[in-house]
Amino acid sequence: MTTSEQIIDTATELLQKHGFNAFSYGDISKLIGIKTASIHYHYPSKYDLGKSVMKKYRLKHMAAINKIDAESDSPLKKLQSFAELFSHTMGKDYKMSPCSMLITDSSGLPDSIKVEVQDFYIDNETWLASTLKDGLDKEVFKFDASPTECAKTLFSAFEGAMLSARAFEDKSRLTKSLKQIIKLIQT
Amino acid sequence: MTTSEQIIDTATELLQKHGFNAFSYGDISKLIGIKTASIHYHYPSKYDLGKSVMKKYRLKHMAAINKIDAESDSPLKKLQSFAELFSHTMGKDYKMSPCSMLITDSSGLPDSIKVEVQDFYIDNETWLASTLKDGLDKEVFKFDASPTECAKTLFSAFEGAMLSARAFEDKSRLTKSLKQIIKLIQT
DNA sequence: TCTATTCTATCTATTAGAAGGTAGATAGAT
DNA sequence: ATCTATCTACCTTCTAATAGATAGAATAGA
Repeated sequence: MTTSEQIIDTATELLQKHGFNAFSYGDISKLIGIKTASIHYHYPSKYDLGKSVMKKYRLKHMAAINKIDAESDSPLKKLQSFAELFSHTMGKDYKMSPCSMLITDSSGLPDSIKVEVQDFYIDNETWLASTLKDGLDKEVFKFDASPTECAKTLFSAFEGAMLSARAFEDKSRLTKSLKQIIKLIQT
Repeated sequence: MTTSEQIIDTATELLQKHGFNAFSYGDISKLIGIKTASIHYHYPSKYDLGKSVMKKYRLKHMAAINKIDAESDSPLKKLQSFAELFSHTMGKDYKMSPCSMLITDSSGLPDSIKVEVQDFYIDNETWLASTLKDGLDKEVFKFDASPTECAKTLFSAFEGAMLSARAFEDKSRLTKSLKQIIKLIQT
C-alpha cells in the first residue's frame, strides 16, 4: 500500500471515529510513522485530505452496491443487503459514516467537500429509488410517495439509526431500526 | 438574562451550528463581550459547559412536548406537532439538534455528557412510545413492532432527516421526510 | 554508457496562532 | 470580612502550514 493510501485510510478511520475537527495531521503522523510535513506533501491542506477521504469512501461504497446488484434480482433482498452495509460501516467500534461526520462538522468546510458529501447522498438515493421502484412494480413494496422521495427518506432514516446506535453504543438499535423501516414499506 | 444563561444560550447555538470541537471559549467571549476567564468561572471546563447546554436543551424540549400533550388528544396531531419541533429546531440556518452534534463529536467526551444525550433520547422515545401506543389502540396508527421499538426508529429517522436537510441546505428534505414517515405508520 | 539534471518523497526546523485552562488582583455587594 | 463576578496576564500544548535540506530514483543529453 502506498503512503498516500495509508494516509487516506487512517484519516478515514479517524474521521469516522472522532469527526473532522477532532483529528490532526499529528494523529495520522503517529499512527503511520511519518512526519506531518510528509502528509502535507501528499495532501497540502486538511480540506484536500477530507475531500479525498470522502471521494474514496464514496467509490468504495458504490462498488459494494454494484456487487449487491450483481448478486440478486430481488428488490427486498437487495434492500436488506443495502441495510447491512450500514451495520458493516459501523463495525464494532461504532464508527459513523464519514458523510455524517462531515455534515455535522460542515459549517466551515469548503464547497469541494460539501459537494462530495452530496454526491454520496445522491448516488445512494438514486440506487435506492430504482430498487424501490422495482419493488413497487413487483408489488413487494408499498408506499405513497414517489420512489425518489421514499429513497431520500429511507436513506436518511438509516443514517439516523447509526446516530442512535452510537449514542448508546448499542448496535441492536441500528439493526432493529433497519429491519423495521424495511418492514414498514413491505406489502 | 444572567451571564451564565447568556453563556449557555450562545454555546448552544454554536454547538448546533458548528459542533463541539469547532467552537471555543474565545468565540463565546467575543459574542457576549466577556473574557474567557469569566466563562471558566461559570463553567470550569468545556465539558461542564457541554453538559449544561445539553441539559437545558433537553428540559426546554420536554416543556415543548408537554405543551403538545396539553393542546391535543389526537395521537396523529400530537405526532405531527412533535415532528414540527424538529423543523423549528433547525430554523433557517440549518442548526442541528445539540445531541446529534454531541454524538458525532462524542468519542472523547466524558460520560456525564453522554448520559445527558442518552436521557434526551430516552425522554423523547418514552413520550413517542406512549403516543404511538395510544394511536395503535385508537387504530390511527399501524405497525408491527412494539410501540417502544417503533418510537426508537421514528425518533432516529427524524434525526437522520435533519442531517440530510443540512447536507443539502434544503429544509424540504426535512419536512417531506417527516411527513412521509408519519404516513408510513398511518392506517 | 556516463554524466547532469530533475523529480519524488521524506526529513528537520520553524512559524503564527489558537486552544483550554490557571493564578492572582480587583471592585463591588453582602 | 467574605463572597461574587469579573478582569489581566500567563502557561502549556496543540494546530495547520511553510521553508529548506537531503537522499535516492528517474530521465535526458552528450
